[in-house]
Amino acid sequence: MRKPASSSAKAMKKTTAGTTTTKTPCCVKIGLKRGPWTAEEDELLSNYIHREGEGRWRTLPKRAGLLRCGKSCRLRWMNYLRPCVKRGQIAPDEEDLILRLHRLLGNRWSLIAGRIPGRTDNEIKNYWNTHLSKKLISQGIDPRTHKPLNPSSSKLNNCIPSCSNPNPENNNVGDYFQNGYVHVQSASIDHHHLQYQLPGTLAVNNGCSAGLLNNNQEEDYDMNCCNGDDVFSSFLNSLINEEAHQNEQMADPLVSISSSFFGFGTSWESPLVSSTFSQNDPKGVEPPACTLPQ
DNA sequence: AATAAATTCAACCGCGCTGTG
DNA sequence: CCACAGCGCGGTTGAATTTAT
Repeated sequence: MRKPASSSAKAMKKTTAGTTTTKTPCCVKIGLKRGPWTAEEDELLSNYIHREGEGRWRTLPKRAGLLRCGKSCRLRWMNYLRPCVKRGQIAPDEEDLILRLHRLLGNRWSLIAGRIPGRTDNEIKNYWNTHLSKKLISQGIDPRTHKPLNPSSSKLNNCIPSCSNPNPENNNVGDYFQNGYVHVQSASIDHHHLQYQLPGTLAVNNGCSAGLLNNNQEEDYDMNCCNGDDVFSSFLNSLINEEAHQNEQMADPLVSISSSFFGFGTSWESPLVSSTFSQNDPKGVEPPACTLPQ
């Protein structure tokens, strides 16, 4: 919890061009409440969003009768109040999925969260920082690179994730997969042949496992990262290549990483409308907002 | 029982991106 | 092309809680 403080936000910010722009009252926050939300505030926000829907966060607090900034409202809704937010312990299968997704995506918490129904980016980020990074370190694995901390030791050396980002310093999925397009709607792999099944399963229908497999398996992390990921890597490549072939006319090297190979068949995902993913436009792969009663 | 240290996680902050006029 | 508004993301903070001494 942050200490509720008087107005501290900057009234100005630098733009990408280096100029300054005057910030809106939303960010000035003069007289706005901070810190933990009360039940009354939660109710006000929930009721309003159920009535009017999400969005227009900047003006939402005023319309909803809240003395909060729009950012704060959005955060509270996204991380806590949304009906589809799953609370409670992260299950072992979810944990395994987070590990695998992190290995592929790095600290792209929103992307990772988008593939784990009911979990928020904040929750996953916290879980990673408080549990998983320590767990990996205790196993001799660098949580940033997913490679052994001591390269000269351990069988881990032979088990560097084959599908890990070849450049771990660059968590840029777009670069990582820049040679291919993956476009779900036109992918030749049938929706029914590729299912992402919670808990943590990405399976190909021919019986060949594809990386995000049986999360109930009790093998150590290093065991998980070998065979399964080779298959997974191959699968990804085939998907990408196939799709690249089909979409040669496309102009931008955009990919839909998570929606393409993690998002199939989840009840979480609505039909994938535009699966085009830009590294700078994660909206393309975000799961749909929770359905609210009209 | 009291206190200190460690851990957890909700919330905040700053930055960068996109859309619009 | 530029300025601005709005939004979303990742990193960080620090109060609350738990565990250790």
